Amino acid sequence: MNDDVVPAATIARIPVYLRALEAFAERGLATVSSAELAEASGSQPAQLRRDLTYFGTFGTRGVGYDIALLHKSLAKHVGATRSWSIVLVGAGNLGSALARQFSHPPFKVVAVVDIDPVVVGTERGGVVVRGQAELADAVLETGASIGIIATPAEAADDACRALTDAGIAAILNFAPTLLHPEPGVTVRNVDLAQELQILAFHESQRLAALVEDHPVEGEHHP
Amino acid sequence: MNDDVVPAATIARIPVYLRALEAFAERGLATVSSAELAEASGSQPAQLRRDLTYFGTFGTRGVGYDIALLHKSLAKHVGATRSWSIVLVGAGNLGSALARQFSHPPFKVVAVVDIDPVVVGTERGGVVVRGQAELADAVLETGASIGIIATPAEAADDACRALTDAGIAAILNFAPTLLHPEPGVTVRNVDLAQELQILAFHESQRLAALVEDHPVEGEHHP
DNA sequence: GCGTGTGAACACCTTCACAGCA
DNA sequence: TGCTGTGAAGGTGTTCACACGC
Repeated sequence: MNDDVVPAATIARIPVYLRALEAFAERGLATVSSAELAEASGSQPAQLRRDLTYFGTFGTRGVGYDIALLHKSLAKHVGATRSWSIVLVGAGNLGSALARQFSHPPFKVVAVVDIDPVVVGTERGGVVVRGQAELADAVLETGASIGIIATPAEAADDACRALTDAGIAAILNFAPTLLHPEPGVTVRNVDLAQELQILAFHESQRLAALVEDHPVEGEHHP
Repeated sequence: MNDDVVPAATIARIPVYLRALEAFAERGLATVSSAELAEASGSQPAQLRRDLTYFGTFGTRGVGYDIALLHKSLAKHVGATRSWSIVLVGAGNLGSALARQFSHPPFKVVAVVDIDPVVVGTERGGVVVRGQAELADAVLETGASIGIIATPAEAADDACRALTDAGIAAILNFAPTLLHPEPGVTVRNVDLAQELQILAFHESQRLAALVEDHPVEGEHHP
């Protein structure tokens, strides 16, 4: 039916383009070519141009893109023109850091909940931690629409259910476990152990290749 | 040349399989089918079987996989049998949380450095923070082979260079900026603002779809 | 002339579907 | 019979290369 579905890979790159556009704008420039913008985004010119076609046509042939216009258009298509309120579940090490560090526009952590009565009432990034039972109330009061799970793995699926019950349909999960979201709920997983494991794999490969280039005396690979 | 190159997408799933296998082992089971393991990993049976073929053949037709054997084999192929020491650059909110929370086997944060003299000498997850100038020394002394960048964006590319100079070739970057690694250095980016932006996109889409299903009185989309 | 927009080719990854083996 | 291992098919995302318009 819909042929104009934006590929997930494209969506993931838009925030990077937006950031690069902001950097160009700060330098006082008015236009960029796809080559320049791709360079600054770690992408390829053809890739960038293709990505943009999913949202419309923004450039001028022989010239490039109007930085301000392109930024505005992309931001609009991607939902970056409004601000987004976030509820955070889990006020441990990671949760606290997230609350303090990731409240930049257009995002704002407006509520933090935790099950541990000891941390309830303490403050994280300017927000007072509430009990987990008050999650639904907190969402209602603050109008949050994005949830972050920063609990231990065992508690994460409960947190996911609680967020869903509270009306949240977009969840960022930091717990290293498989969530079981209701249909219609978007979950993105950030799995640090997994990332480290991937790096470890590459490092293993690199070390193995080194050994092959400089084999131990007498050894030989036929 | 090499036809046995493991797809990046496969590598990213192996840590998840390993975790699922550990959960099965804890439940005292001896074998799993591809269907069960895929289910527990949020994958598909055919996907899982295909992934395994890149490393060898492990299963018994009509039966499934020996859990212990498969875990051991995968762990070996992926570099999870040895332990990995990590240097962390940046002892701010996020860096501190990472040092405290992500020192689980086979990974261990063995050194933390920061440019801020005020935090040098303080402790993070059992490790004393050192000055950034001592990075190379710290790497040498501890034998670290993975680096984590948890600095502000402006300082990230310098941190990348410093890590590379210190002999680190595998870097996990949390700073929202494009690094310029030397050839041969593997960088993985974890970009929280980007993740939130992607969620915001999906949430925008969902809200737009809701409006379309329950249009405002009198409105009509031809 | 220059850089965009895009059909077509390509590479990569996933899924199907079934032969083959315990 | 039951489940793996895998050719073949299908789908998705990327890159090429060039026509088009400023």
